[in-house]
Amino acid sequence: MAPHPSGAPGVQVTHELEQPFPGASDYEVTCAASAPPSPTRTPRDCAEAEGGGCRGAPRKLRARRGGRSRPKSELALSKQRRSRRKKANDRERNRMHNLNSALDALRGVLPSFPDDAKLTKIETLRFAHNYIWALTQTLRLADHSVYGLDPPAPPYGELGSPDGGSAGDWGSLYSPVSQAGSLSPAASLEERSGLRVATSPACQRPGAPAFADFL
DNA sequence: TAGGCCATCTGGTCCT
DNA sequence: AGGACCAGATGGCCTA
Repeated sequence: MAPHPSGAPGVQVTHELEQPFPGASDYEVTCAASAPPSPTRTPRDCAEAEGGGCRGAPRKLRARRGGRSRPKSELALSKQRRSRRKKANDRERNRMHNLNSALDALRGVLPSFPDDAKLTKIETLRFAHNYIWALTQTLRLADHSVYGLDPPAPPYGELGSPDGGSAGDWGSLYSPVSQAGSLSPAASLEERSGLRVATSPACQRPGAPAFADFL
């Protein structure tokens, strides 16, 4: 797919590439060090506390600060707004470029699909999800065969499928996600191209079915 | 032509 | 004040 590999017309790609991992820029580091990812963001409890804020900023102080600012003409305000918007757009564009670089890095470590188009974003994420799950199962099975004993019941969420299912043998190695049908990138690829998914050597072990067989 | 995917813009919200 | 993040809107490109 990839209608326009380098983006829409007029797009200047300014993000830094050629890094070991594109996500390792200062940008991401600072992001990781600061706020937790959005899912844990607090709901907008304070939305109604506009202006005064809910983090202890004294209203008096804010009012005083506000009063100190110099009144600006409509023209100057409009100019400033435009300038701010433009800068915000640049940042947003750069942010999305970084996100895409990280996605590309993720594509790079996933088994490749010869002759087929680049995975879409959603396919990449879903494939990575299933791939990690499958690798986990492989490790588990390897342990199983080496020690020849039943592994202890895994703690919740450790060895079961990412979606909560549990799998104990190859017969059950189909990720529930894959079984659901619509979420398997391999399946979608086969649908798209009729290709049988190629399997990376690193994904196989002697006597074990190829990942493609259960992805 | 419809639908999918994508890049970009934009305004809102939260955080520093 | 300004940056980061997010989600909705919009328009372009491509394919079936």
